[in-house]
Amino acid sequence: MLQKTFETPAEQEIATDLPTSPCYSPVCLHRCRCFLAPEPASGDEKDGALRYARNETIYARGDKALYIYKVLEGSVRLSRVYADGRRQIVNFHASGDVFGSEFAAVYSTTAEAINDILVLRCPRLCVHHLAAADPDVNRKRLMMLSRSLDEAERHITMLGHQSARQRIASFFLSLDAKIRRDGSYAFDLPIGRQDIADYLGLTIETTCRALSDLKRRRILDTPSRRQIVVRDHAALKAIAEGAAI
Amino acid sequence: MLQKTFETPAEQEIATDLPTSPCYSPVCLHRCRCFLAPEPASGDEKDGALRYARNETIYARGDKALYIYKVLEGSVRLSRVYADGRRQIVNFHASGDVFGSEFAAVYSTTAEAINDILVLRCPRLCVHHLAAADPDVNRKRLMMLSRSLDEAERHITMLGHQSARQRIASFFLSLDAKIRRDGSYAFDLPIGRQDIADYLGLTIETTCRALSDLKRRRILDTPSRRQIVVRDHAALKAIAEGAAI
DNA sequence: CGGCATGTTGAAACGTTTCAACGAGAGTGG
DNA sequence: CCACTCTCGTTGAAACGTTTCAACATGCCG
Repeated sequence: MLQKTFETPAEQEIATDLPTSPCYSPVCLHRCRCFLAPEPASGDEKDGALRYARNETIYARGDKALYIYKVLEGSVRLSRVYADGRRQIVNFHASGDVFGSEFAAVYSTTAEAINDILVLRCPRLCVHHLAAADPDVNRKRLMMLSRSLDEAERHITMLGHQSARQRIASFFLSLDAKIRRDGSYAFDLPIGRQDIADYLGLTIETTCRALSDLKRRRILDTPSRRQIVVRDHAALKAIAEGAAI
Repeated sequence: MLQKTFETPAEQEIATDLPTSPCYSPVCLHRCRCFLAPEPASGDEKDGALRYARNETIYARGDKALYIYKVLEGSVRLSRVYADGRRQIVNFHASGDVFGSEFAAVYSTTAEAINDILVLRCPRLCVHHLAAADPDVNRKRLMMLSRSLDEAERHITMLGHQSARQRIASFFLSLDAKIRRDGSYAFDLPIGRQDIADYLGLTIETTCRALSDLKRRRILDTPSRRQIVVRDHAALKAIAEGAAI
């Protein structure tokens, strides 16, 4: 279960796309175009989609980056594993998100299924081929990477100087923005406590305590393990932004 | 000196390049091509380069992202400033590096000169124009963004679960790889302690203590404030990777 | 040489981690 | 259907590391 691709500072070369023959199959090209649409699954997209079971590895850090993926159902975590066994989750991806779209020769993170998932997979060479014909393809990839970078910078800032309670508050605020359905204040949490902890750079115990603290303050509620209700959005925001309380 | 663009979770829209007329001037186009070369300054590049004084702001987070920059001389820091006055440095850029190349409508970070610097500036629309003619332009931008994302992920992992001593060790290891000239084990540190602390997510005091600790262990030496000598590269690496010592 | 920014050290306060125990829920088989 | 088990989540108390506040040292520039 542990990755062999440990984190060691300084290595990893960035390279251009891998030099093999592209795939011209119309099915494949059609599928690749789906990556450009920001929306989640649309009917025929699901043809040829892949299933992964909970905790299954989609690709590992260091693997040749041959494919680009799009989540159709379920959630995916991108992480780096360390020699000491600890794990840093770098990003989560939900339905509609594209991942593995980096430009390096090998994947920089390990991608795993959080629950049972359905993903679309497209060979990078195919995307490359598409990009030669349509300059918009690389523009869209630039946009996606740019957004990832922005999220990464926000993540850095959070880890750099937010307390445990602030991190939890920020985390649920962003989840709230991403996941919340129309009027309801409740949403399903697709991930477990350990994953939250590994994303926030905390231990699972500290994560629990911070959560309990927010529950005691009646800012959050967790009717069940995997459900979150944001009771006081304003207070949550105040805490995330550094209110003394 | 404080930015008005505070960090608040959730906002910032990503947009395509800004819709104004591009610049077709040959000088400008030539300059833009320089961005594609990974090398530092080359003779005629310096025509029309801009100077910024130490601590001067090149652009602020939230400003319209009109230009892409390349460092010719000196160092630049990219940071985000918080309501509480603290600052997280997201990245450093030295001679030869390109920055501000994100695809969003506004800059996601503030760029400041660490010392007196010389930079090349190119309108993004111009780059855009170039990209329409030459698909390689967007490929190169993809590569640069991809590398930035990889660095950001490494940064996240460091902030997520490395101790102060480990962070310092990792930091000097990567600096060593970047800056070191040929045979010598010493290199000049282009930045001050506060900048290091703000990058590592530590206070300046903790940074100092960790440094002193490594000096006591004879792993590092600082002949002067801005000079670093790596005495025991292997030990530094061992610490960065989590050695108990 | 003084003055000011920058860097360094110490001691107490604080927050997070660690280690340990316990609770709650989901799935399985009797 | 209940009891069993296993994983996941929660809480407590002590240990640990970082921050804070304060003082002092050093280097740089006028």
